[in-house]
Amino acid sequence: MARRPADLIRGASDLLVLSILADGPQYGYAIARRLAAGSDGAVRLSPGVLYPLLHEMEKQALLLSSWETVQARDNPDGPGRKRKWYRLSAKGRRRLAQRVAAHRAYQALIDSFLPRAEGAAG
Amino acid sequence: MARRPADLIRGASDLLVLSILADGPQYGYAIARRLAAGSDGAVRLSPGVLYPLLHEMEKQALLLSSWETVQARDNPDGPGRKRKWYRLSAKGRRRLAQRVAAHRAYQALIDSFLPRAEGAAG
DNA sequence: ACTGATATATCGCCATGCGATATATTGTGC
DNA sequence: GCACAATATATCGCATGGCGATATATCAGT
Repeated sequence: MARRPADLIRGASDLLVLSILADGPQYGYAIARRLAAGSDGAVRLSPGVLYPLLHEMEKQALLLSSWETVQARDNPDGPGRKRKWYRLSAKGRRRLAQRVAAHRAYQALIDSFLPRAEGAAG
Repeated sequence: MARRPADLIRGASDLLVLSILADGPQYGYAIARRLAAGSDGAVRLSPGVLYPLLHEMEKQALLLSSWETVQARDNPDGPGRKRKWYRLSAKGRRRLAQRVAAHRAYQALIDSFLPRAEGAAG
């Protein structure tokens, strides 16, 4: 049980990542930032969750990746910061559609068991 | 990841049990039966999930219980079959309301990240 | 009698979410 | 210039807990 706040994302993390990437390529840190920003901080994919997930999805060929090196503004000769960009593969796009459908079906199923809002008093 | 069919119930098992019991008292086996029947077999709370869950909820005073002994039709002197009936406590009813609200909020949150159905082709 | 459904219960594996931690670079406030 | 926060990626290990397996006992149908 437990049902801690952080539990919110349970089982939907891959769906969220796929959805973000459906908007266009992103790198890991930016994905996490977008989820946090778009949910007022409620959805937080910690590094320990996000990166293994991205690796696994890439391994499954749902995602394709490429590295970018971003040079420092005031030190163009420095090594630069590395970003790993991910984008959806065709397979990933298909998987997203499947996962969305499964998610909706699951929601409808759970919903069918929930009590009809009874009365106004709470 | 994995995302097996059985994973469907993940994290919603308590919500489902509370919801079933909102309809009136039920015993464990009947709860499982109702969930399976009401979902065309998709939602299956196995004994290993259901009973520990019921125990935990009772321990948390969300549920109240009482035993019933059902006599055999053709052997009224036999020991009879034992049923443990559960019903929602006031606290359980409050918890249900909270969990439903949390569930809806969670759904809306996830939904806000899902891609808008783009085009007709699949 | 035998098989399958009814009914409750516990145990232990293992999958995995997630905190903790590590490393390196860039941006910012003083 | 220096300290600190933010950016950026990555791995490890434990603790939680879902769930299959298993046990026990009774009742119903053939």
